[in-house]
Amino acid sequence: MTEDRTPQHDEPESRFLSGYDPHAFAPAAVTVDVVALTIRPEAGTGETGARRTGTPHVLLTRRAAHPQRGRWALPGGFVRAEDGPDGPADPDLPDAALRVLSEKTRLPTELHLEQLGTYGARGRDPRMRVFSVAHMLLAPDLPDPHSGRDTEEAAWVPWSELGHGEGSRAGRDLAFDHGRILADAVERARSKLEYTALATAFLPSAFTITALREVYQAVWGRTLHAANFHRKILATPGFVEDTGELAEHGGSGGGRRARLYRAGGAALLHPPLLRSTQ
Amino acid sequence: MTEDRTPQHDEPESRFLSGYDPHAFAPAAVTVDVVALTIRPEAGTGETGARRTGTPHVLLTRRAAHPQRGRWALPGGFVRAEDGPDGPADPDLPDAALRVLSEKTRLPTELHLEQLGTYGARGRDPRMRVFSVAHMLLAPDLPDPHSGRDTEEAAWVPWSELGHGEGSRAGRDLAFDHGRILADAVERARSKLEYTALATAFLPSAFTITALREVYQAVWGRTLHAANFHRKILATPGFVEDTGELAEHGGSGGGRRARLYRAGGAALLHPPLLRSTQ
DNA sequence: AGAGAAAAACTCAGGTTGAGAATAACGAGG
DNA sequence: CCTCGTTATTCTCAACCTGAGTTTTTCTCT
Repeated sequence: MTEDRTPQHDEPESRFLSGYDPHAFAPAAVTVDVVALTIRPEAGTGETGARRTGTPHVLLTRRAAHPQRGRWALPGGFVRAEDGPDGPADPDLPDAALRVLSEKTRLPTELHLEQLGTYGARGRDPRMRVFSVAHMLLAPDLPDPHSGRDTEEAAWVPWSELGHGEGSRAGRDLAFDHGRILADAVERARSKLEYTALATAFLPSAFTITALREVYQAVWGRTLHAANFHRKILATPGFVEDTGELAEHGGSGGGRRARLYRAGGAALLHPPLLRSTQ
Repeated sequence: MTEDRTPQHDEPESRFLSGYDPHAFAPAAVTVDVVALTIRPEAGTGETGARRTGTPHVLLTRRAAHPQRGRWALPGGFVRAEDGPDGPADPDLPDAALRVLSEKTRLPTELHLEQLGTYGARGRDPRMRVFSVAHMLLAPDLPDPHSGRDTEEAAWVPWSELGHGEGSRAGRDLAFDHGRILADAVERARSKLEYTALATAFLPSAFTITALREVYQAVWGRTLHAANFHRKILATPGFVEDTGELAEHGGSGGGRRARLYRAGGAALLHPPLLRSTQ
């Protein structure tokens, strides 16, 4: 299509490519790491009867192999650049992220996966230069994970047990620079809830406004005024659309049955739903 | 620090590392590409006298080597994973981005550099699997570029000559998937102007409110109400701070001299400065 | 039927926004 | 010096949005 722009030099591109040796470059590895976030009832809090509103959890694995054996880490693995003995190449980075995650837990049909960023500082992995493409995955209440190859243990860990970001509340410290990656993911999720309809990714296909508010409350870690939230959601075009149905049952204590909504078409919220500054 | 967590297995980590062969992995290359954005007077528009408000430009280079020889592309290059004959290793990805860019143009002391994302679909480069970490750089009025190795030509190209994103306004089509990367960068810049104080990255250390408004207008491609913009900027805590000085001269036609401001400490704008929906 | 609970609707004061008008400060030309 | 065109800055006001609290509706349980 742009043949006319090619300069009239000697060597055609096809001949150049056949003489190319990919191994001439310094070795560098590309991995994917996945910050899988879901909202599930806090483990251990065995309240019976009372409403379980759920808290955000992240999927962590304990490394069974060197380096950093025994430490908690994000699920991840090497990207398959070409077809090889381990299996076919990953067509793109999201495919690689879903592949490494599917070794740890069963993936739902509806999920949100986005790239967070790439971490490639020298020395972050002692083996060699490793460039790690971090992803963030959001999904409704995922089941308990199973261990995989190279993994001793895998578990959903509540955010409250981690020292993510501000303050030096030590928490579990993660292998490599995974603590930083996790902190970046949490901040990204919190921020995207303001400007996008991302919160619905934590919920099943039909949900109530209250459930949506509880997602915001869980991720932001603060309570919201229920009536104002309700008004705002319904006033934001394309955020949710009415299914016409009602929720099954309001729990043990009775109460009006909530209307069920599904995610609307809008990806961006106009105007945004800001965390108030107070 | 987490010695107590290390499982009591046989092999110590140090011995594991000494037997590690980095070349055992399939070859994959990591490159950086830079979307360098600046605001400069539209070339060719030789209006004398009238105010030149400037339009956004991106730095493009024409490839002198295979593959895709002769096509326009973003400036970029391979990341130096380890020390080698070409020079020392890049300590981190931003260093690599600045290095490849400095081969094309003189870098200012004040600039904003952030990572956009990594593009790694199979087949995007015919030589081998290439993972390209794209960066976005914003800087005030950069000088004309100079050609470098592997580059036939380098130029600041106005956005108006490119078919970035919506519509099929063909424009110059770029090598590899650089058209998509550029479109992503433009959308990122537009969006970040709403929620962050990023617009000041396009301006010198002291600037007027009008100059700041012209940045918004240039990037968003729409005019803004000057009085309301002024009120909003001054009402947003930490966006700008008064220098106490006045601008030199209002141009040819006279007019009140504008007050000069510098960038304030705030990175995020609360509340944001939204593109209105009309 | 009545109490309690949860959802949804209503009220209202205060703040923010969009649009336009008014005022202030400047250069140029009579 | 005085006036005009120009640009910056401030003012006004109606419409809208937001936070906080109250009321109404519709459930379950007793």
